Amino acid sequence: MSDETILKPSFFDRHIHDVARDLLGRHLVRSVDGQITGGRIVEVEVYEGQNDRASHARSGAPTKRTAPMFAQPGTIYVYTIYGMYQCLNLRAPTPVGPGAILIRACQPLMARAVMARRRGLVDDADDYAPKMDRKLMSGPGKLCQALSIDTDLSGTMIGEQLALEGGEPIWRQTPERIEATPRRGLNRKTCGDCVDRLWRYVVCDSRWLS
DNA sequence: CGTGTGATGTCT
DNA sequence: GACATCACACGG
Repeated sequence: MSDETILKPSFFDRHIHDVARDLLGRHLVRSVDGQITGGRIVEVEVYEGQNDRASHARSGAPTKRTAPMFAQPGTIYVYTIYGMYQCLNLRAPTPVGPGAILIRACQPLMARAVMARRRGLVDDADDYAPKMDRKLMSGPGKLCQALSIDTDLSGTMIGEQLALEGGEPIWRQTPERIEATPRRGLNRKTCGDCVDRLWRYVVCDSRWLS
């Protein structure tokens, strides 16, 4: 039985900035051994290719790590940052070819106690308390920890172990709440004028941002 | 509340 | 050496 609300890879087969905005409000759902966790996407960033000095694909050629940024739309790209955290990206096409959308923050929705335990906020899921919610998915590294997303997912296709399933996109509810801002964590010395591009999209009044 | 620092895989 | 990060320590 296929669920019509699960987005297919073809969802990603259009201009990357349209995809990025369309992701806001949708539900990111992770399934591990029957355990479902997930949340509502509230913050994303676009990374392109040769035209974007902040992008892992800036050289224009794939490496073993970055190959998913050059692959079929809907491919998952997970990389390790600072040696200890993972970041989740979803492949979408750009005018220069390679590109991906970094998922930066979600509103926790499903199995929050399980996510709190994965985040190391509690030893036992029974000790979960709602006040922990803001610490579960308010950043790209935190979100991957909460969802048990590791680099072994990189290169696989969206849809089974990790899916976009349900949730109402913000553009269909209150499009004025979509705000474009500069991307976070970049510096002008290495990225140049790229730091000024408004390629971070957020649900502007969300309390779940990074 | 803010600022500073240490942890450390992958690519240049 | 830089980095698309995070948690913790410390000072106000």
